[in-house]
Amino acid sequence: MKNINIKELARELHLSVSSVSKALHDSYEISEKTKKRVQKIAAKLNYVPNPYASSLRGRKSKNIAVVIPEVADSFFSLAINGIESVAKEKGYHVLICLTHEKFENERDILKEFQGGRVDGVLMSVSGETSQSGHVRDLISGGIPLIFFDRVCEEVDTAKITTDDFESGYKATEHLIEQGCKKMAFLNISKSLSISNKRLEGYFKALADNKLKADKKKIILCGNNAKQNYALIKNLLQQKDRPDGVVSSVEKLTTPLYKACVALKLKIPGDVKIVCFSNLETASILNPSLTTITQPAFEMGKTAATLLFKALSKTGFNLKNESVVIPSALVVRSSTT
Amino acid sequence: MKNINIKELARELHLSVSSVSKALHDSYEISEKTKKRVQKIAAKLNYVPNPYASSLRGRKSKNIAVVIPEVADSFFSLAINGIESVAKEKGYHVLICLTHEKFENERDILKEFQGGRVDGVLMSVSGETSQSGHVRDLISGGIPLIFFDRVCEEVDTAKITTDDFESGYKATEHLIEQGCKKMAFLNISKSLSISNKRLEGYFKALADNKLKADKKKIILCGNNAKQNYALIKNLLQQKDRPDGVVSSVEKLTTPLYKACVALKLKIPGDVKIVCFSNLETASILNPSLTTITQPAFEMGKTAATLLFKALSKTGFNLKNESVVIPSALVVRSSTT
DNA sequence: TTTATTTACGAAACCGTTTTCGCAAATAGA
DNA sequence: TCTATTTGCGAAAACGGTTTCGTAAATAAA
Repeated sequence: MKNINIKELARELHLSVSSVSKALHDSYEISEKTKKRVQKIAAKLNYVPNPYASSLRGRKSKNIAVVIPEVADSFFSLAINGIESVAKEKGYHVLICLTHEKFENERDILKEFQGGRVDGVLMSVSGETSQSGHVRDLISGGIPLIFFDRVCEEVDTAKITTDDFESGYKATEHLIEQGCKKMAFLNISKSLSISNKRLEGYFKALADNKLKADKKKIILCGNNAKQNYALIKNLLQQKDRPDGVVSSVEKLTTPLYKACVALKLKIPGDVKIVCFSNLETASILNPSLTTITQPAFEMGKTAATLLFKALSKTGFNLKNESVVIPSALVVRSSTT
Repeated sequence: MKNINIKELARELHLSVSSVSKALHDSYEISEKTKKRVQKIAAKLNYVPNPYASSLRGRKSKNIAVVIPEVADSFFSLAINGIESVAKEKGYHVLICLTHEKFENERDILKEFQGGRVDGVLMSVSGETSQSGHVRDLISGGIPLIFFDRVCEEVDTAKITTDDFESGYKATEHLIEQGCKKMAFLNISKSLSISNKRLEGYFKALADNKLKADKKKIILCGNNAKQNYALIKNLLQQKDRPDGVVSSVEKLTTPLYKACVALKLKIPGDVKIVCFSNLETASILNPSLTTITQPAFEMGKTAATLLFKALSKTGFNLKNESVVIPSALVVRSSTT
């Protein structure tokens, strides 16, 4: 099954290269009879056009990029599914680029895109990202970029987010309703908009319920699993131990539960827990986990749909197209 | 930040296009002084080469593909991390293509690759795949393909697998050691090599322990979550109810646990459970889950490393390079 | 019948690189 | 000083498509 190119195909058909190309693109300039003949032989000889030649000439790649911190995370893998479902329908390919939460990686990836590798970008910024020059450079170079979930506030483009402030509020309020007085908040970034908004929601819920915030109960975790575990364990060993924990990210669920087990703290008896999480296993954890569940698939789908709108309509202004899709508080046994 | 091409860059430098290209590739034909000058101005003007032009001219894409059924699965997302870690080091991009367990998608994806989109492929076949013509066509077209985890036995190329037969055996033997007599096996494909091997291991363990196999306890699940749940529930309602279950795939864990809860069956009292799974949350499930944990990251890394070997050494024969990396039985509360 | 238009196709330019080859100028060797 | 070699660079071809434009033949209009 050798690979054939359009020139060889044309020779086989006793046609010019241009006619073959036009026939394969169903051009009106080619007779129906010839089209049929071309399609038949092309299929028979297993002709597959070289995408790089097409991209080069057409100045578009039929690729979009998804730039995310991690793929081993329920939210992102579900979002990818949402994005892919749209891309497939449009005949586009999805290039998944991982930053591993490093700003440097993110910058390098976007920089590469300036060469034209992709026609558009969907991105959730890394935990380290606090500037946005790299994003603006890309956009001003003519490549549309849409944020989903983790955004750069200051970049003027469409942002598909969920109601982080409200969710942080709801999660905290729920703990308060369940009798908690001293709640901790697990964070992963000082700069991330979602972190800050969730934290603001947490503070607001405290204030609205006349509870004092305690700096020592705001824990900044990172990318090192061991360190995170130690930080959480430390938190739970404070003499003024928290009676409730809001985890603002999924990946802290396991260390949090493990720390409780290690310290023989009962959930929800000693500590009540609510996590921002899309884990399918939330309902079968020990105990089942109360979550803020984000509309991951839908956010991906919405972001992708918008991006394709921007790609098809020249002059489409992404600046006024932000969407907020609400998350849901799913109450389970870790808080009741 | 407009995008500049090499021609404009050359004009800016008062050099020819070819000299600029050579300078940027550190060619010996260009003086050190000129190289420095070119690099400086290239950086200043934000020149990023067009990858499609390079790929076209160089007849290689610097892309590899990962073809997998799903991304929302711990095994695959960890394997992607392994693959990506190698690819990044080699300066390659990873195109992730999802088959959603459909043979048709898989065929279409591989077909496209014949156009030269990628230089090599790492693949885990779909649950529907029972033929391999599409794979052979690609390989005979000169694109190296390596299987990982889910392989086509009959295709003569490298296969990075884990010890599925032994793992199936170990899982079943473990249940027997824990006192089970009537164990069920949850399957997802009739054709998948991993499924068959795991099932064979299960049968062998039964036979070695003089236990009779029961066809009604081999359940074939599919892609529909609702149906899977119904099938499992049904299994657990048989009058000759199983006292142990081996799930050959991760995604059946949640429905299995839920079915037990719904039917008020105690794990491990009434039913002992062991799952093939890489779930991080296995240890905090209710009860914690005994797993066969696969070396997902390592398998991805090994597969990718081998692929790059094949890409760099022409004539490198992948046929004799298969690797088997053992999985581990991790005993937890669902069986003890 | 003559002219205008449509139909069906081919030649060639073009997309942005890389690479081969050729050739002056500079340097080295005799 | 004269020839041989090296150095540093430019022109042009090539990669494999798509698209513009030109044109002969067929058909339609007058």
